[in-house]
Amino acid sequence: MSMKDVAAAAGVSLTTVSDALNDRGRLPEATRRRVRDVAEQLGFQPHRTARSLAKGRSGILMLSVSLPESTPGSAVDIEFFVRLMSAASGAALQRGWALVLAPATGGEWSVPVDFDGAIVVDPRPHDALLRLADAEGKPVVTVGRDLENPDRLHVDNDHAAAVREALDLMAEAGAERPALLASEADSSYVRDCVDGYQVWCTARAMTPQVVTAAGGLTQGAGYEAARGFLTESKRPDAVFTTLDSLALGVHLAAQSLGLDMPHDLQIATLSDSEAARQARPAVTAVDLDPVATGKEAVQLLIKAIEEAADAESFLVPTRMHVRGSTGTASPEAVSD
Amino acid sequence: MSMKDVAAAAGVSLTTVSDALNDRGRLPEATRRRVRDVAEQLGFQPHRTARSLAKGRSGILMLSVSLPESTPGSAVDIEFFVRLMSAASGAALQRGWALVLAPATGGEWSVPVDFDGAIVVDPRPHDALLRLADAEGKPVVTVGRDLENPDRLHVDNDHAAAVREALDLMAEAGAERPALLASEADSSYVRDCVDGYQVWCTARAMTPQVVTAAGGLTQGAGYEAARGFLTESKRPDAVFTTLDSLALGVHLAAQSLGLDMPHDLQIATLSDSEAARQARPAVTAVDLDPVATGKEAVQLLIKAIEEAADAESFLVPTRMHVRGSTGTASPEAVSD
DNA sequence: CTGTTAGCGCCTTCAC
DNA sequence: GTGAAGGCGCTAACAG
Repeated sequence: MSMKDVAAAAGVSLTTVSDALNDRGRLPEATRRRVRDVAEQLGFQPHRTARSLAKGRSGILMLSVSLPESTPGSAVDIEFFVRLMSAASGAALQRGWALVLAPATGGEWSVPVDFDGAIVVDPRPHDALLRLADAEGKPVVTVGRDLENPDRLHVDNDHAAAVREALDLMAEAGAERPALLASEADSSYVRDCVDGYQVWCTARAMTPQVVTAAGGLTQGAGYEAARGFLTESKRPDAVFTTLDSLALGVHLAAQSLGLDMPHDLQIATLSDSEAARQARPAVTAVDLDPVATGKEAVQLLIKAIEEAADAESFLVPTRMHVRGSTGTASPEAVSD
Repeated sequence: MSMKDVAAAAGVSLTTVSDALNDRGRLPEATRRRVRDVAEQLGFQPHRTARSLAKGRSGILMLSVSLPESTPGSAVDIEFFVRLMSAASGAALQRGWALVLAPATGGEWSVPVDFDGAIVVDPRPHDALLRLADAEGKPVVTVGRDLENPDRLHVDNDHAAAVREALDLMAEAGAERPALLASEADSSYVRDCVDGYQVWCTARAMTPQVVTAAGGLTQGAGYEAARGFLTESKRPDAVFTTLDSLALGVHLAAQSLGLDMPHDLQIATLSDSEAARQARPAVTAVDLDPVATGKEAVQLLIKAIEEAADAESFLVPTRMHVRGSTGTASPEAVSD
């Protein structure tokens, strides 16, 4: 069942079939209809690979999540990435593109398919896909800015603003010594959080306390770090963390130290998650909208591939979910 | 940078390049080496699409997760599926294949790439990918059995045995009226659980109580169902659920009714998850090993595509994690 | 408006 | 052992 068969069955040439099926050329509507009917009747399906060869476009998008090397586990342990990936995959399919996940690990690997462009989440210099795409001159969209090349097309959130909003919230509820707990990832979002935090502290004439959690993006890392700063003489009475798993570690540490949340310690974090909702008290979190982010990244990448003029970086709006871990919270239902 | 360039640079013919690069023909080792060196030096990368066209094989595997229509949300809400998918994607890549996720929703969609085979998780008759692959005569491996065609190649667990093991555990801890809470999904694993449960009840001369949770694979569905059977006069003193989210719903219902776990109610469930570990008390769960399952499914599918003689269905071993929600549990650390 | 003709890059006979 | 030629199914110039 190839185009040739359709052409024969319809009594026209290959070109006519191709044009009729692809809405090209200026065929009389009758011919177009007839060819299409024949094609449908024959159950004709275009051979994508052949089409790709001829057009020089594979229709495949690659996506990689570039985690810091120090963190154990993989991207699927982080809800934000899972939702982003799933949304990106769906958005791609919907637009007629296929999305393939790049391998998590670095190391030497080769992509087994031709691809037309790449989405690199939380880019780091060593990211294999990023380098590969650059080497082959293929379009790249990053989620979070590429610190080595800030002008690169990207989708991002305004993390600094989100941090300030959370700090305002906790300060209104009485926080006087809010700390920032950051992961050791050197990503644009972490920098933005630190920047936002420091700007806020300066404006309020407060002494900033930035702690970096060693040991990766895990609850354990947050726990260990929190056990440290929560036992200091002048311990923080509020913490903002750059990742929900860190917040849950702090949560656990606070409980183990007998601290009451939100009274003794308020917690707010970046990246809302089911775990943040399920904790007791539930953790106030900034929803980064990974679904919108994934969709935007795909849309942007496709634009870049098609060399659309209006392909430009995009800021996805965030939304704060206020919960029991911060002072002014009204209790939220489990189903929130 | 095509093979032709390599041929010219190496001063040999196209065939020689092709044979040298693909370990074919009987070239003198020296020639083979030289050609490869030249190719490498030139940074030659074979054009996958062209290769696919010529060989009639795309190198692409599709994977779909076929959820019951009644459930809200998507497959990424279920940890088992996420881990399976991620493992499958990695395993495919490692073997030189690419894996593309099929759209979650039914509806009319078309795959934008040629694919060589499909993995269908938890197959249902209406699964679009399953039908498509069948229609095109492409190999399919299911995760869980296809109830309409039980001989189809699959990867599965011995759920019935896992259920019996859990029931034994709870019975030893004193359970006298264990119930089974099943999702309304008509999948082979649900049937296996019910069968295992009924066999067990018969052997112990106990009256089976099978409850089906309406409303999909959610915590809410488990909660609602549990509020029902936990307020009956002769309420169950133990529950096995076919999915962790249902167990968490039961957990919540038990708490809201003031029941003490595991004393008043024991809970065990299929499919271990982070949420099951984090609950207090933590929920005893059967680890279905989605990572091994995903890898096996890929391996099996590739075998089927390559028409290997030893492609046969596979049972992935399970492992029970005993936690505080069942009587004989020894307290487990958070990091478990 | 429609048909003919080259490719797209690689693989695979088949002669040399 | 090596080279020439045809074909995979479709697209895109270019004639007609």
